[in-house]
Amino acid sequence: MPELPEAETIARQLRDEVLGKTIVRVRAFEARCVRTHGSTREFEQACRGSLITEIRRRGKQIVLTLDASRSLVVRLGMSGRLLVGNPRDARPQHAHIVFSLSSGLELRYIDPRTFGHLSVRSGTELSRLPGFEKLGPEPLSDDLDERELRRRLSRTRSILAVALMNQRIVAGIGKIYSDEICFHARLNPLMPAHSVSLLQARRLLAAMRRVLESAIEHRGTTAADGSYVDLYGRPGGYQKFLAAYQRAGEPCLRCSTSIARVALSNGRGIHFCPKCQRFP
DNA sequence: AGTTGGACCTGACTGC
DNA sequence: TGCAGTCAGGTCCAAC
Repeated sequence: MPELPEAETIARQLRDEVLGKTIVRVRAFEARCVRTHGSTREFEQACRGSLITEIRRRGKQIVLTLDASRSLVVRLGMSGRLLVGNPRDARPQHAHIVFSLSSGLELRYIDPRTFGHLSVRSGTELSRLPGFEKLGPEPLSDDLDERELRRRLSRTRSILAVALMNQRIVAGIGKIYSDEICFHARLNPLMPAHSVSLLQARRLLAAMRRVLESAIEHRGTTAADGSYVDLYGRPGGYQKFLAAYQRAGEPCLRCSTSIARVALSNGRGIHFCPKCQRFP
């Protein structure tokens, strides 16, 4: 499932493939994937003929600037993929939106579960786009230091794992990297977020940067379900380095204790080492 | 207002 | 073998 490193990987590849190209044709086949628009037709018209002038990432979202005046926001949800392909290929299954580009290539949005969606918004200032206003700081930017992280965590009653996945507290972290960051920071993901000390916030921030930067270097994580692939359809490489996520019952890489899985009230699992991430 | 939990959705997997 | 049931989780929204 695409989190910050996966979105960053795709954004970087999009800069190579589609930046400076014009969208000559758009076909949207699934209204759910453009649900912020009145119709698939309206979405197609909003994109058609536009020059892609800039490509950015904010949190888990990818933003393509159109004609230096509008923003095409891509939210991949759980199973969304962006893939470049040859127009001679048959349309892949679940390819709900197909952009034909002036380069001759196609950019396809594929999403079996249709949790993700695309939308065109007016304006290019990210902080003013709908859904972006309340997004927390980027963990890899200077906007976030240990004091700011601690301050943000101190204002919630949630447990640490839930707070890290709260996009209003920090942008871009989901289940995989929440588990990994807590492991590397040696913090128990079930501890109350508001009790994180300044020293612990420092460890958390260091782990955040190390994990996310390394995951970007390896082009993201393709977990067992194989749902994430990059723009060229290749799986990521960071799954080889996972220390906690989906390793329940396997030995901790530090102390060999069996990795635990605790289900949150919504049934979702949190993975951690009960020994080296002991409750404080 | 902050937090929780169900709904959305389908492919992959499990068990009978 | 086949089919029903379960799991996966990002985000929205309703209800505490």
